[in-house]
Amino acid sequence: MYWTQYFIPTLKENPVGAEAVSHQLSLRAGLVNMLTAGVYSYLPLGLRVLKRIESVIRDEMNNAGAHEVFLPCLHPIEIWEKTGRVETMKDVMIRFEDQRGRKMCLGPTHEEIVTYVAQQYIHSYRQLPVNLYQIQTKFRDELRPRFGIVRAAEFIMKDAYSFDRDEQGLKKSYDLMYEAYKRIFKRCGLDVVIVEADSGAMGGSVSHEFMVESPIGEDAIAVCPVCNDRGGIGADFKEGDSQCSKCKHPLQKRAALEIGHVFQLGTKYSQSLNALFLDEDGKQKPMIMGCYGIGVSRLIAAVIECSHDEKGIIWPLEVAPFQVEVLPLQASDATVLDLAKKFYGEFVKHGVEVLLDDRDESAGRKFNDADLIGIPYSLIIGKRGLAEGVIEVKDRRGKNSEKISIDQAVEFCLKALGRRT
RNA sequence: CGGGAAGUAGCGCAGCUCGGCUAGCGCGCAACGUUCGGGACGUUGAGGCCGUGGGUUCAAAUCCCACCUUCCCGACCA
Repeated sequence: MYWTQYFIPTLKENPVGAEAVSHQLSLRAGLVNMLTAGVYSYLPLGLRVLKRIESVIRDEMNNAGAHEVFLPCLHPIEIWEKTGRVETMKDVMIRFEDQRGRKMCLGPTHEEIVTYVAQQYIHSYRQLPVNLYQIQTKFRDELRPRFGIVRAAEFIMKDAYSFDRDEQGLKKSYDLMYEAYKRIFKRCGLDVVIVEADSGAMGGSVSHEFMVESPIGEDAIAVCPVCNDRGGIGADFKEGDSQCSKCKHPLQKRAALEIGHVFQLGTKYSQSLNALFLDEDGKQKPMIMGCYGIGVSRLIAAVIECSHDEKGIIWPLEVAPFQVEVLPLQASDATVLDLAKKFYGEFVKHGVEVLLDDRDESAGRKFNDADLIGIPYSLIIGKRGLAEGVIEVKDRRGKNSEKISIDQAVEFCLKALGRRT
């Protein structure tokens, strides 16, 4: 992609009202645009990141045996009445009537809908287990949306639902998701803390939250300042009182952001929606369910929270909008620009996602924008280097760049990309 | 929903206390010229119902009232 033909509206100054680092950077790097509180448009660069994260999630979900579906966000209220959640979730539901006066809502979550699907088609233990997932927009009438896309009223979630014939099956499905989640977050460059949690309004018994440490987190975890062991916090947690289980030092409380949550639901939904199957013993039983959510759009913010410096975002390679940025410092100089285009072509040929900043702007501005949008590798091409027969390769994570002879540059980058993938 | 802060050009702000505005500044934007390795410089120019509605006044960005919106803290929250 050539920058001049693309749409990357970077901002030099912090927009007023953006306090969280991820909020500031996602606005400044031109990832998202706010329509109203808690409602955001995804601009090309932000959408690219979203798609990269989605593809990591799809990859791991598919590998774990889950099947992708796409459920509606327009729900008739009746189905919510059947599970009783019109009441328990009434504050977050965005409700309205259609032209025929039918009561509807925009789906805040999808247990009811997916259970309806299962009820329609699954009738025998022979069809179990099944795990269905989707990546979909959720709507929640948040009283107080916060920190940009961290807590939005309209946001994107991956939600998976497992159906099993018995508790053992559920545990197996649950473990499968649990392990998949660990891999997903690792591939997104995140260091997650997994915490046993309340299942709250979801119902069910066992539940785990996946969290990352972040000052904007709305939850808390306990961290040992000495051995860095980390874990969940009970309601009675008192900083300093509690001891690290490993090294016995007092634990500290740190803010953490929830990015994933898995639940063993049991039969709450299958029972109320009649999702029954005939078991081997000839008896009709409700399916045993689990549900597994990841805040996909929130993940973008979480990654930025965990990976940035004073100049901008530092994308982990796997979720970066582009892998390499080619940076001709003097776009008005034909030799420089031609070489940059040649490199660009080479990367495209090798299937590397590459951005060419072909703008005729000052070097300083291009450097700053490159740091801001945080592409993992930059290929810096300037007159000065060309005089010595070299270009520079810069790793966004580091401060310095490495001089590489022109004919070895592409290979050098490919190697770097390979090493980090 | 309680408490606090803020709304003036695309973005960031000043002006408001003490009414006199034909509303400024920086960035960005357009044109031309000079520049060209960490947000260059000059000249010219475009761009505002000063959040909305009402009131006070000869006169309102400025004073008063109401409302709307956004942000922060709290409550809430798969």
